Amino acid sequence: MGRGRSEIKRIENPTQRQSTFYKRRDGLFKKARELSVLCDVDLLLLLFSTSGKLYHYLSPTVPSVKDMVERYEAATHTKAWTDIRQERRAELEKVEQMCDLMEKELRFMTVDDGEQYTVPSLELLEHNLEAAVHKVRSEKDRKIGGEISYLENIIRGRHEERYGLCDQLAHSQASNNNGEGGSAPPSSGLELKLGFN
Amino acid sequence: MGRGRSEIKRIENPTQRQSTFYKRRDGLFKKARELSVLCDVDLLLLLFSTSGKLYHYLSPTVPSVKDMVERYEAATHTKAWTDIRQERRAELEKVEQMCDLMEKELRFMTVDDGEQYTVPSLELLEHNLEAAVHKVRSEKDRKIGGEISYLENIIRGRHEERYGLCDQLAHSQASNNNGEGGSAPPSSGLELKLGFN
DNA sequence: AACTATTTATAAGA
DNA sequence: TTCTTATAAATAGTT
Repeated sequence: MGRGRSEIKRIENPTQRQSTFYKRRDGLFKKARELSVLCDVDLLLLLFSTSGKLYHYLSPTVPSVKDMVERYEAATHTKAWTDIRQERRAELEKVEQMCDLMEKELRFMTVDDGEQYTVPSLELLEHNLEAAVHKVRSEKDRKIGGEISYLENIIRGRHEERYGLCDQLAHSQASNNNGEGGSAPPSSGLELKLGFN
Repeated sequence: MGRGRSEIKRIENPTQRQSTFYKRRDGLFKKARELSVLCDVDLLLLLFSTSGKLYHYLSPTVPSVKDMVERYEAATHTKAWTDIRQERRAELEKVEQMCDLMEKELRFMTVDDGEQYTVPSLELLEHNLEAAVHKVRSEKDRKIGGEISYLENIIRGRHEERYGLCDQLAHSQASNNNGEGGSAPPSSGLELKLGFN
């Protein structure tokens, strides 16, 4: 329609393209509207011009664009959307269940006043807590033991340093006194210690 | 176009409606295609016939229907979709954080071997556990105490029943012995008990 | 935006 | 559905 022309390819002249866009856009929307009314059809027409402007038409029988798209998803079993939503919900439920469980366990361990315990469960709890106390005590002892031996090591090291120095001192004094180059026999810390007491 | 006619309203004759649907549907899709090519436009056309059959056209420049719809959501700030997705993610993260926290606390309470404790934290843990043991013990005692008094009540009740019967028995024996109708003074369980000892 | 020569779409009929 | 054809509608090029 129109004078001449018929080839369908991108119009390079921007002015002409814009003009054609207005005319054909209006025509397309008019036809979409007509089809949806005449033939009782659910229809969505969504378009963005080159400049990014949005135009859309939705037949009056359809409540929302989202609704239309969901029907499309369902029809093309491109369910990704719904699937992901369901997966998320399942995940959330699982995590919530775990949370509830842990919370309960935690309340049990911390002897929440709100909880109602039976005597046997109290006895079990008492037993567990005593075991825990025991475990904690031995761990503490082990740790403290470790720290003590660490400190002992340090102290021993310092002593040896000190005795080493005393040894050197004794040596040099001996050298000064008799001018001999003979080496003194190696002496233990204990001997030196006794020597200096 | 066509011979006569021009009114745009639902075609009631189903045969005619169907025929018109075919023709106009093809025309609409053709025009949509032409517009998208001629004017370099991103376009989505989605329609369901009365019978529920899906037809759609998406301009070749657009990767997917979803993509198009997301652009629509963004443009119309009908963000509900993205919003909900974000809210879900935030919710999930919060729950996961809580889980981590509770898990840690639980591991601490149960004295997990994998955990590394410092001596002060072990002392705190020891203290907490001892407090918990104490709490459990008193709760157990309270419960047991309650059960004991419950049982005592039952026992007392049984005694009273028994003594009541004894009382009646004594009474009827007395009546049989002296034939008097005078009422006996009310007696306590203790007196009766002593009397029968 | 408006005009108009033409092309295109399509209603009715087959 | 599909084709044909008369005719209504859309629109390219122009102003």
